[in-house]
Amino acid sequence: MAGETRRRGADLEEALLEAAWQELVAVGYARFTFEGVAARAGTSRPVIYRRWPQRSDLAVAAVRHFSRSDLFEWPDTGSFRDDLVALLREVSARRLSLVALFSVQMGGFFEETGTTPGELRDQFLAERKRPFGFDVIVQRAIERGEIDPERLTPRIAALPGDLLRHELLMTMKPVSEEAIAEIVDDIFLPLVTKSR
Amino acid sequence: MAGETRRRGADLEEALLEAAWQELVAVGYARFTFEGVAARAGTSRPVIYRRWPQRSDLAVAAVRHFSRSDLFEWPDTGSFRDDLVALLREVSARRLSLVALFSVQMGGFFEETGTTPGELRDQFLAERKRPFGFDVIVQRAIERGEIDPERLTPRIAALPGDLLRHELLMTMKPVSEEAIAEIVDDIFLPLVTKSR
DNA sequence: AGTTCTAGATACGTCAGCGTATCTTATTGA
DNA sequence: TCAATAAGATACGCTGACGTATCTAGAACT
Repeated sequence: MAGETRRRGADLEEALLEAAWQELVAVGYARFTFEGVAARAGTSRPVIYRRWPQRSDLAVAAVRHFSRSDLFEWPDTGSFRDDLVALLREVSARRLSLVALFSVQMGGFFEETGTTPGELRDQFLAERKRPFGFDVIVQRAIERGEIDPERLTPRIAALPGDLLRHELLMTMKPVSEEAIAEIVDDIFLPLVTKSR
Repeated sequence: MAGETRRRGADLEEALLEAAWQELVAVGYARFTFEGVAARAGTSRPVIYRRWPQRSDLAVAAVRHFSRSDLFEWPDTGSFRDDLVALLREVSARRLSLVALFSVQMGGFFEETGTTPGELRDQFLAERKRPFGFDVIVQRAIERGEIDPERLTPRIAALPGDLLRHELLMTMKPVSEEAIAEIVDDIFLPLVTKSR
């Protein structure tokens, strides 16, 4: 911090959480260290220990931080199918976040520290139910009469997100346009559209 | 090994791989160490180094070992639906294997060592296409006229396994009977049965 | 200006895990 | 029986990361 103004309070904490998140995305939870986060944040370890005495505490806080800040515009193409494809494409582009999130989940599972699961699990599962913006484009499609709301059970509603997430986790690569089209056209839409 | 007969050659290697696999299941790849495996196998580290100089080599070999040995009888209930439910139930019961497998995949992703992916990915993806025995019960169902083979695209065929796997990875818990029934009855069967 | 708080830097000690070297000894094959 | 091989045991040194203590100095408040 030679020559730089020292950060304090909320500003510092925000910078620490952002650095922690970026470290998670870069190295995963397995290799997530106080050293690494401190270096990334341009601070010293005791500064971090003061706030988060355990590594898992810091990781969980970083996830929460990410959740609060990861917002984006959802699509509005005029067609449910195209909205959904665009949405899935967007989620796919953010796969690094999913992988990082998931690495924390796995860390919690194997560590059995009981410090990670609980609310992280809840947060994870909440995010899993719907990709961001899904409810909005579903509502539009219902109003346009494109899909049958009676067919939209929780599990079917979760289907596009689930399949995309699965694909991302299995391949660790962006999901191809072809795969997205299959998920939407061959599986999801046949189950929820009225034309059947 | 005080008082025990020393293992040699293939016997020793088998025991090492079994210990390595069990260590993977117990602690995941993140905490997978030569020390841990050596202790579990009742041997010393140099014995392991001689065969697998890198930790990732040992993990990959353990996965291969597991794949060769993890076989089970597949169900034959007389009905495709019930066969499939039983199969998914079986896979769910073996979720620890999936989690261990996946922890190696994630390790490979973040380490970018280039030593893990390649064939491990291929093996992982191959297993992901079909749970064991899926082809057999599908063939029976086709012969019984229960499903329409024309509808069985690769992605739809992969659907039950994908959704089950996703569920397992998201919750880290056995998949409930209710969830299995939803996957089969509400999603998969409507897509592949002739009655629609 | 003086005081308080704490950010940032650094040092120290500990430990787990690795990699390597060395030695003893059991097993197998000639 | 002897020789070769390598399993098993142990010791040593190194590194990364952690946890803690201490100190300096910047920022905010009075």
